[in-house]
Amino acid sequence: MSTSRLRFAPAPTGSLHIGSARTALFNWLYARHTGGELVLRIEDTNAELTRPELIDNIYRSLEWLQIDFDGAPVRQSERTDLYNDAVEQWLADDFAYVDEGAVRFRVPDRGTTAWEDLVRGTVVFENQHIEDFVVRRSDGTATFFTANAVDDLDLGITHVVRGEDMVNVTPKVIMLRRALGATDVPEFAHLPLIVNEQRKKLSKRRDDVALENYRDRGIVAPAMINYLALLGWGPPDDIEIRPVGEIVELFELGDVNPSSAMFDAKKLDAINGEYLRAMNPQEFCQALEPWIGQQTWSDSIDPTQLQRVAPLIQERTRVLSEGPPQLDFFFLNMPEIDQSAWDKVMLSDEAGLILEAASAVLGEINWEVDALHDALRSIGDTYQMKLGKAQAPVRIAVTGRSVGPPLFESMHALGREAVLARIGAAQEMLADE
RNA sequence: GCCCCCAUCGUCUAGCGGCCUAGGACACCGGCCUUUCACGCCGGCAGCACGGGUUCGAAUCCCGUUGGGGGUGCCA
Repeated sequence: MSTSRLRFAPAPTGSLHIGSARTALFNWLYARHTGGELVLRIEDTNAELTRPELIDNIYRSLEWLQIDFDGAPVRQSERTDLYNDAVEQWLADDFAYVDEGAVRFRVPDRGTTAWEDLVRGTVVFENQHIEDFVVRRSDGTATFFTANAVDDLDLGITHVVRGEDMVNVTPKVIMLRRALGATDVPEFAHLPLIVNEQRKKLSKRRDDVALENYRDRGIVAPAMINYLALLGWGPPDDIEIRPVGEIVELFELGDVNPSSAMFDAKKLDAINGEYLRAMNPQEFCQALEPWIGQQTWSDSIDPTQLQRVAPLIQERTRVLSEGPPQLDFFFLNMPEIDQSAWDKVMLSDEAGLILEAASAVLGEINWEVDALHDALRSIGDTYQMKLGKAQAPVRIAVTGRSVGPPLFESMHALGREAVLARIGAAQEMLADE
């Protein structure tokens, strides 16, 4: 039985592009789905692209996504002899000729070059529209076309899965491959482009295309994988959020949609939120740690306290970078007051009365969530306020904001002393106004 | 200009000739729940670009129009 062999072939031009990541993913999905192999091929035929740090970045990003490869990576910069041999062979067989020092492939004037694309169906190019293209530069180095055709043949690649922006190179590499004596052609699958709101190809200049930026914002890898899989492909049963193993099982190149797909950061965030919520509390806390560690108040963190309060924000967090601002008041000596929230809530007549009542009763009660709940409710009752309104001044005093994790749980975690101190401070601020 | 590709709700998609008065998800808008926000639940808005065919029957097949995109380097 012939098994599939695919390759992901990025040019190391910086951080991994979101579109490249999707290409890598689809290659990986199909390789794993078919029980075949996936090789990583670094397309560094251009001297500037051989810098190690650029390549490291690709490795790191792919590792983060948990896209794994079979065998060692192939570096095109190390295979120049192969390309030279091919060029010499084309020259010898009169498939190519020297032009101002460069070598060009002789494209026939007549006939067509076509292939059956797994995503797009039949694609046909008339040879007369294809120019004689350079296969070896005048400096002696092989071009992309040469390296591409030689390596796909030499590495026994059975399926070429790449972006639609590569469609026009396909007839060229097919001609090159045939000129090398190959009678077969790999399967081609040209994936739809990922586009921005203006329906233009995601570009490094205008758009947020670096995979690492998403990681740094607090997108977790499984969510990224899941979202990327949904760009150009959809499960037949309409269940979008599912483990990558199931996606591997369901994935088929033939099911890939040929039309371009807009990158929707909101949907990515929504999916990420689902993944965050699905974590157990320890996992969530652990995922949060790198973001917490960057805060100015990270030195004053008590790990036990963090473990206790992190679950309070778990279902309120879509991306991990949203975590720290929701938790800072637990670890600061005094909360940072949101001025507009303060003005909205504290300028009413009742606010001072509620704080006064709270500071009195909170010194007496059992320090339990239920008791805190009851205390605030009865304070509200005496002023004929619903709990939602009655808790607002206390929330501002204790957390500095009008929104946040559940108040009574937060107060409980904070402790009586800190809570009373904050209420006291708020009363003083009110008095000063 | 030339070449290639694409066309289902705002967005991502399901649909591969009858199951479609087109399903799901995100977003948006209501409501419920409720200590804020969120989560959750319920409901709503909204789409087969247009015109011709083919067929008993078309979102699904064919042709054209329109619109959009990609490519046109001795970059990859």
